[in-house]
Amino acid sequence: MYRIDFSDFFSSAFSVDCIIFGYSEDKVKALLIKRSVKPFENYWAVPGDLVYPDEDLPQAAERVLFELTGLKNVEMHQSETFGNPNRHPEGRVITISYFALIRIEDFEVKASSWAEEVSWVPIFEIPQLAFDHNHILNSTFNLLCRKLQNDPICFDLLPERFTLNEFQKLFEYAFQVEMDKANFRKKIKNIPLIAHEEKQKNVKHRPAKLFSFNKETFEKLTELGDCRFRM
Amino acid sequence: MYRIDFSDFFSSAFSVDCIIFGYSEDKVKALLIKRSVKPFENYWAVPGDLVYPDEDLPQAAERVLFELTGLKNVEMHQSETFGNPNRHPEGRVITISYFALIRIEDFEVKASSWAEEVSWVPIFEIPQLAFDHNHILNSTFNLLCRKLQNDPICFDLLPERFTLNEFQKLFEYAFQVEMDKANFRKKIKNIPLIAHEEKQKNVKHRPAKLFSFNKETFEKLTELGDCRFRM
DNA sequence: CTAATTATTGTTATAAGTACAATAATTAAC
DNA sequence: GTTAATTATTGTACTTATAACAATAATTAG
Repeated sequence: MYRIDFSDFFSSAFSVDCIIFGYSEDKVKALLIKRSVKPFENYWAVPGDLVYPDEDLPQAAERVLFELTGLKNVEMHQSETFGNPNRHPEGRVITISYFALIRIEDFEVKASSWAEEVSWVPIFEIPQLAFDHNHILNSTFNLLCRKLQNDPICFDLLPERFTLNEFQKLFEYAFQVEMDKANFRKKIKNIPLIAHEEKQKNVKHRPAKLFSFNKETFEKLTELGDCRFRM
Repeated sequence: MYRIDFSDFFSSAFSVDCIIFGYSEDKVKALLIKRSVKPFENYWAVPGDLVYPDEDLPQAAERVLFELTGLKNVEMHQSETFGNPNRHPEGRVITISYFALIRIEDFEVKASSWAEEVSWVPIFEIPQLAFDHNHILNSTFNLLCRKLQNDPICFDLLPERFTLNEFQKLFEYAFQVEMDKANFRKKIKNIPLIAHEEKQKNVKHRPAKLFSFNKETFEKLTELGDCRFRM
């Protein structure tokens, strides 16, 4: 076992990377930025940056996301930490990834600071990214899929009012499977939804009814053990 | 937005904390060490220490665990990262927690380095720990419980050969519920188990048959989509 | 041999999952 | 308007799973 001076330990940096997921046009997408700085200049990347030495991690994630994309008031969740000693060319930087699920249509995104462009890219069409960001993004998408199965977070991606078909297609895209419409409806019949009078517009066939998730009722039922989200 | 010199970012340290879970006497336990060094001298803590600046995280977790407890060849999984700026009195130290599930009876643990004692403590009887280790341990136990419901990791805690009752009691303890024996057996009937001729010994009643988990078959069935672990 | 104890299997009723068929409400073309 | 095309929604029959509880089986201790 080799010896090291105690102060030598305090020579590392860390960063946060923010994986923002959205859902539109029947596809799950991630928000990417184009880097205008070295290293990996002109590469697409997940929004992320170094954390100040006295800054808490969740605050850093919020700040960095806002500085690069203009997004704010987004609920972030911690994902994985990546610490390969060679992952950053400038020194030892470990990165903590955070993710969020948002309704794309409810937010404006706008490149700023050293982000030259921002773009929503479908999760199965991601190009080569800077650093180990492909690995980070894949790993976080896997986490998202696991969560989609066990928690009602799908409603953070869907519009506030959605058709049952949009609901179903989100799962079909995430898990790359096809599902039976009738059986999907039976499967979700215990999830409390509010049925609205309003109907889908601008479709050239029978319009579907719009629903929204009844979060309050869901949480009450969950506490009583009468409802559990499982897909 | 305040400015900061780039090199100022490289002034932090990080550590790994290893939460080792075991199961014996119908209780889920965590491996703790007693600190013989400052800060938090004489407090019980989760085994953990600083990571060398050029060391990879999984290797660091392995090394630290071995140095403090003598445990090795244990499969570790990353859990959460804790980065509150004030969590460590000596400076900014963020810690990445790892966890492992082991069969207590298959390993010897022995305090060494600055660990004065090691002990297996039932998860519902944890004393006040050093740093934010109570928080880290609770949070990781919650993660364990979530995983117990969705992955066949219970078999990493159970002895290689177990009775169906030991199997059931693990879940009863983790979730603090009581389950019906007959229904438990029906629930697990799709999990491939090997039934042995051997029976439980030294009990003063009808001895139970011993089973072991058929991992190979389980993985084949999982790939085909014919089996999914859900408790 | 008998009581005590726990293991294991069965029974019944209700709910959930699966594959597929039937019906309903729109728009677009005529 | 009438009708075909399209998708939404509901229904049917069969198989599995869940839940509460009852019955039977294999041990040990006396």
